[in-house]
Amino acid sequence: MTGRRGRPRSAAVDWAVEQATLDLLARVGYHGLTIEAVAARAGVGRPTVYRRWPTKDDLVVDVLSRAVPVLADPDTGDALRDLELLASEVLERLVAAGVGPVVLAVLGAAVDRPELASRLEERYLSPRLGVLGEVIARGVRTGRVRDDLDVTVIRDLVLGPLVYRVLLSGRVWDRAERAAATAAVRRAIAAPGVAEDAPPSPAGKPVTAPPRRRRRASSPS
Amino acid sequence: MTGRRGRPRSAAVDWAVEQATLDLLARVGYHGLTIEAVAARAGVGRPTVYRRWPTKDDLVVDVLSRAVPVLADPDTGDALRDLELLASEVLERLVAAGVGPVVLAVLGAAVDRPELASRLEERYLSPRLGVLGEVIARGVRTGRVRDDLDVTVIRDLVLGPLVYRVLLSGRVWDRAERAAATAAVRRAIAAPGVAEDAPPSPAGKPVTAPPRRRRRASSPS
Amino acid sequence: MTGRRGRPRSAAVDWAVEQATLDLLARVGYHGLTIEAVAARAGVGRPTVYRRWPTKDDLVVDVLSRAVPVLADPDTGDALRDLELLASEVLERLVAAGVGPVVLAVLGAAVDRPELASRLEERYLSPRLGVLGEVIARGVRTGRVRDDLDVTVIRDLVLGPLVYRVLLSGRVWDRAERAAATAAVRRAIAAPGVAEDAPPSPAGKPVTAPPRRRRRASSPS
Amino acid sequence: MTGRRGRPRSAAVDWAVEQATLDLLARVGYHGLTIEAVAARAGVGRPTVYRRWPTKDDLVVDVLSRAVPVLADPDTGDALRDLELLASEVLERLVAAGVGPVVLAVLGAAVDRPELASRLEERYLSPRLGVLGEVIARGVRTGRVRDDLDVTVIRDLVLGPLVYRVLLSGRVWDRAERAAATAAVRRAIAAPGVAEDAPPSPAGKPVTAPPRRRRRASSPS
DNA sequence: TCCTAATCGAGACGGTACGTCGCGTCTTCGC
DNA sequence: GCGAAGACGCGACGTACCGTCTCGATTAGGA
Repeated sequence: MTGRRGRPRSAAVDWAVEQATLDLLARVGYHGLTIEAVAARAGVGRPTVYRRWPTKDDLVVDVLSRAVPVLADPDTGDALRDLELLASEVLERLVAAGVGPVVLAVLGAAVDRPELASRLEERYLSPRLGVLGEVIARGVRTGRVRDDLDVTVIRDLVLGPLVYRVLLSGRVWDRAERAAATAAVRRAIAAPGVAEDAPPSPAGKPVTAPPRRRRRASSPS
Repeated sequence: MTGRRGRPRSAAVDWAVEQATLDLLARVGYHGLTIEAVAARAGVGRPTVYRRWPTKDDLVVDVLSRAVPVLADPDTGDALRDLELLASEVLERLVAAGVGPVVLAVLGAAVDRPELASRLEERYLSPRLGVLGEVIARGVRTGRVRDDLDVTVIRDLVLGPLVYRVLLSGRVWDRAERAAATAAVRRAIAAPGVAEDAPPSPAGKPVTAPPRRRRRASSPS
Repeated sequence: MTGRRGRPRSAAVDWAVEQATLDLLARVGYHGLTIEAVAARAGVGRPTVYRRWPTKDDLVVDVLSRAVPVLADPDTGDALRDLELLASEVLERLVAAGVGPVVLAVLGAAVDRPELASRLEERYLSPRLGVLGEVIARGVRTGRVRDDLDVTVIRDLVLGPLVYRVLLSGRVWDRAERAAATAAVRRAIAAPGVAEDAPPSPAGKPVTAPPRRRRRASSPS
Repeated sequence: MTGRRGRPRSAAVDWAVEQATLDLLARVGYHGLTIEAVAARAGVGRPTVYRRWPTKDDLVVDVLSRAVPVLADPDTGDALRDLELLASEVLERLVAAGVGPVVLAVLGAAVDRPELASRLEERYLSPRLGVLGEVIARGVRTGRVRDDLDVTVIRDLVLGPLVYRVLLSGRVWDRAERAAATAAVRRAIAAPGVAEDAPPSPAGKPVTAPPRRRRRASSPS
C-alpha cells in the first residue's frame, strides 16, 4: 500500500466547487462559465480546481452527472406508455428551471467539441438513456413496439422531435401539440395492431389485450 | 434623396471576411473562431470586421445564411415524398464536409445564447424551413399528410429524429436505419389511408385518390 | 500665371479648426488633443485638417503663434526695468487661464520632439523673444546691463527662474518672492554701479544713477 | 505577521522591465514609449507590467527615480561653491547620454499631466532637490548666501537658467557662457560682501581679487 | 455657359496600441 | 503533501485614433 502521504483532499472543496459550478451555469450559461469565477465563488484557489478537473468540460460533465438523477423506469406494464412517460419526464427536465438549460447548453457546446461529446456520452447520456433502451427492448419483447426498428432509431424517434423543438426554438409544445406529437410518435413505433391512441388514463391499464378501437377521426371509409 | 455619403464599403472586404470565416469555422469550429484570426486571414483590420458585424455571432450567422443555399422544393407530386427528400437533403448538408459541421456548431452554440438563437432563427432557419412548411401545407391540402397535426409539430417530427441523432452522437443512420426511420416518420404523419410506403417512382403521380395498397410487409393479421 | 484652378480653400474652415484646437487644448491638454476631436468639433472632415496641417505639431504651433500676441517693448527708458516688465508679462501669460497652460504643454511636449521644438522655435519663440533681445541690447548699450554676458545668457537668467518655477512646480511666486527674485536677477545682470534695487515706483523714474541716455534709435556716439 | 501570501513578485521581472523602459526611453523618447513595446522587450506579458505600474507615468517615474542617483553634497566648506558644483552636476546629468534626455522628456510631459507632475515631484524631484535645499540653508547660516531670499527662490535662481536653456533650446552653454552665468547667479544670491567671483581654481583657491574675508559668519561691516 | 479641377463633408480602410479578462502553469506560504 | 493566494506568459477582446483613401456634392475659376 502506498499509504497516501500528505494532506488528503478536502471533500468540502469538491462540494463547494460543484455548487459554484451549478450556480454559475444557471446564471451565465456554459459559454459564460469561467474556471476563474467558479474558483472565486467556491472560495477556492484556481489550481485547486484544475487539480481535480483538468478542463472546464470535465468539470461540467462531472457536475451534471452528479446533479441530474437517472430516470427511473415507470414500468406501468405498457412499454409504449412507459416510453411516453419517460419522454415526458425528459422534456420536463429539459425545460425545468434548474439544470435543464444547463444540460441543453452543454449538449450544444458538445457539438463541436468531440472531447466533450464523448465524455458527455460516457458519463451522462449512456447511464440515462440506458433505461430508455431497456424499456424499448421490453416493448419489442412484449409486442408493443415494432421489431423492424433499431433500438437507437426508436430512441431518436422518441426523443428527437422533442429535443429538436426545445433546442431550436426554445419554445415548447403546448398541451394539444404535445398530445398530437405523442400520438404521432406512437404511430411511428407501435407494433402493427396496437391501438392508435394511448389511453389517457393516468395509470395505464395493462396491455397485451389491445384496446379494440380508438381512432381519433372517423375512418375514411 | 439620401445620396449615401462617405466612402462606400468595399465588397471585396465582405467577401474576404466571409471566406476567412468559413475557412476558420471548418478548421477550428465555432468556439475556436476568433475575430482576430478572421481579420488576419482576410487581410483586413480588426475594426473593419467589427464595423460590419458587431459580434462573432452576427458574423457567423450572416456568413452561414449567405453560404448555405435555401432548400428547393422537390415537388414530385407526392408531398410525403417531397418531405422525405427534403429531410434527406437536410441530413446531407448537416453531414457534408463543408458547412455542415459549422451549422451544427452554431446550432449548438445558440442553445445558451438567446441572442444568437433568435438571429439564427430569423436569418437562417426561417427562410430554410419555409419550404418545408409549404410542402407540409401542400401535403395536408392534397390529403397526404394528417390534418390533425400542427405544421410545426410535423416539422419537429420530420427533422427532429435526424437532427437529434447527428447532434448527439455525431454518427448518422446507415442505409437500413434511414429507410426504417423514414418509414416510421411516414407512419407518424401520413394521412390515414395513405399507403405505408412511399412509391419509389421518381415523379410521383398526383394524389387525391390514394394508391390502393402498397404494403411492404404483410398485413397485420 | 497658373491661376489657381478649382475651389479655393475656405477661410471659415481655417478659423473653425483653430478655434476648436484652442478649445480642446485648454480642455484636454496637448497630449489629449486628437485630430479627430479637432475635426469633429470644428465640424470638418478629418482630411480637411490634414490637408492644411500635416501633423498635430504643425497645427498646434500654428494656432499658438496666431493666438498669442507678440510682447510689446515697454520702453520706459530704463532697460532693466523694461526687462522686469517683460518678464512679468511673460509670467502673467504663462499662468493665465487661456493659452498659458497650452504654451507650457507644448513647450513640454517639444522636449523630446526635435521637429516640434524647431518649428516652435521658428514660428513661436523667436518672434517673441526678439523683443527681449532688443531690450537687452539696449540695456547693454545704455550701460544698465553688464556687457560681459551674452544676450542669450541674460535671457536665460531673466526667464529661466520664472519658467522653471512654473514648469516644475505649477506653483508661482507670491508677491514677496517675486520682488526678491526680481531684485536678485537685477543683481545678476545689472551693470556695476547701477543701484541695487529697482524703484518700486510704477512709472519707472530713473533711479540713483539715472540712465545716461534715453534715445531709442539715435546713434550712440 | 501578515505572511505575504501567494507567489511573490519576481525581482527579475522588475529589473527586465526597468531596463527595457530605459532603453526604449533613450531610443524613442517619452511620447514614443509604449507599454506594449516595453513588455515585449522585457520578455514579459503586458498584464505583468500593468500589475506593477498602472500607468505609463508610474512606470517612467519609478524607473527614473531608481536609475538616477541622488546628488551628493560636495561640502567643500564654501556653500556657494557647493551650489555651483551641484548645479554643474545637474547640468551634466541633464545633458548626459543616458538618462539625461529622458529626464527632460518626462519633465516636459509632466507639464500638462498634473498626475505625472506630482508623482514626479514626490518620487524624483524632492529627494534630489533636498540636498540643494540643505546646501542653501548652510549657505545662509554661514553667511555666504543672502538671507532675504526664500530657499525655493534660490533654487529657482540656481537651476532655472540652466534648465530653461536645456529645455528650450536643447543647446547648452559653452565654457565661457557657463562661467559668466555662474558668476551672475553668484551675484544674485551671494550675501553682500562676499567676493563677486568664484575662484575658477578647481580646489577653490581665491582668485583675482582674493576675498579679503573668509570668515564663516561675521557681519560685513 | 459650360467645363474642369480643387475642396468640402463623410466615412471606410489597414494599422497600432490601448487596458482588461481569462487561460493554464508556476511558486510561495501556512496548515 | 494539500490548499489559498496570486504572479506569470500568453492571447484575444473590443475601442480609440492614426493617416490615407475613396466617394458624391460644392464651388469657383478659365475656356
